[in-house]
Amino acid sequence: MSLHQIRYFVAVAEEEHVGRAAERLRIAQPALSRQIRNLEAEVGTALFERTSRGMRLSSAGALFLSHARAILSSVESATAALRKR
Amino acid sequence: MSLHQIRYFVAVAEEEHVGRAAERLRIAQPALSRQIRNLEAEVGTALFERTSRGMRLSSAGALFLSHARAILSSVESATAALRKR
DNA sequence: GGAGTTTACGAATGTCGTAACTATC
DNA sequence: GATAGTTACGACATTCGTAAACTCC
Repeated sequence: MSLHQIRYFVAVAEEEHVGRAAERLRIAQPALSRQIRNLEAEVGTALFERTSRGMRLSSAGALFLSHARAILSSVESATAALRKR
Repeated sequence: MSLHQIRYFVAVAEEEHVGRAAERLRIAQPALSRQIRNLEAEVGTALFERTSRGMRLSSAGALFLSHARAILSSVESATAALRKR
């Protein structure tokens, strides 16, 4: 699990759409799709339900989302602390 | 900045010695040394002072260490939350 | 000269993008 | 047939380990 994957996950969770999330992240759709799959494989749980119109968070995904945001926020505060000294 | 780098940083900070930290992390010394350098380059500050007997945290490094631990702890709690459901 | 860290360089791994495929409506 | 996600595959980048070099006692 990498910070990249966590950022990717949050983007997809927010957009509920791999295509739009990929556009926002400036990477290609398949790369993003793979990273999400890899993340799900690693945690051993589906984080999204695939619908015909996009991706919806599963209950595990919803649980993970709050943790993911906490992680990214910790990283933010770490870099901010170093920047501001 | 990656989670790997953060874990590497914490190990070196705790051991105050790249060689021992590398052994603990099961990677080679040079790989670890490079990652620490890369991390320092990315944050734009020296996190360690190089002494003749090893590495000692700089003041920026000490500041970063607490943040680094917080990040890793967030990751731990995220994976634990998924594992326990 | 010994202990420790860093640089050089080739090998292995991972990630990306384009193109093609699958599925659902 | 249009929209959305996934798989295949070759290219690019990153990371690793071994070996050699540098530095400070």
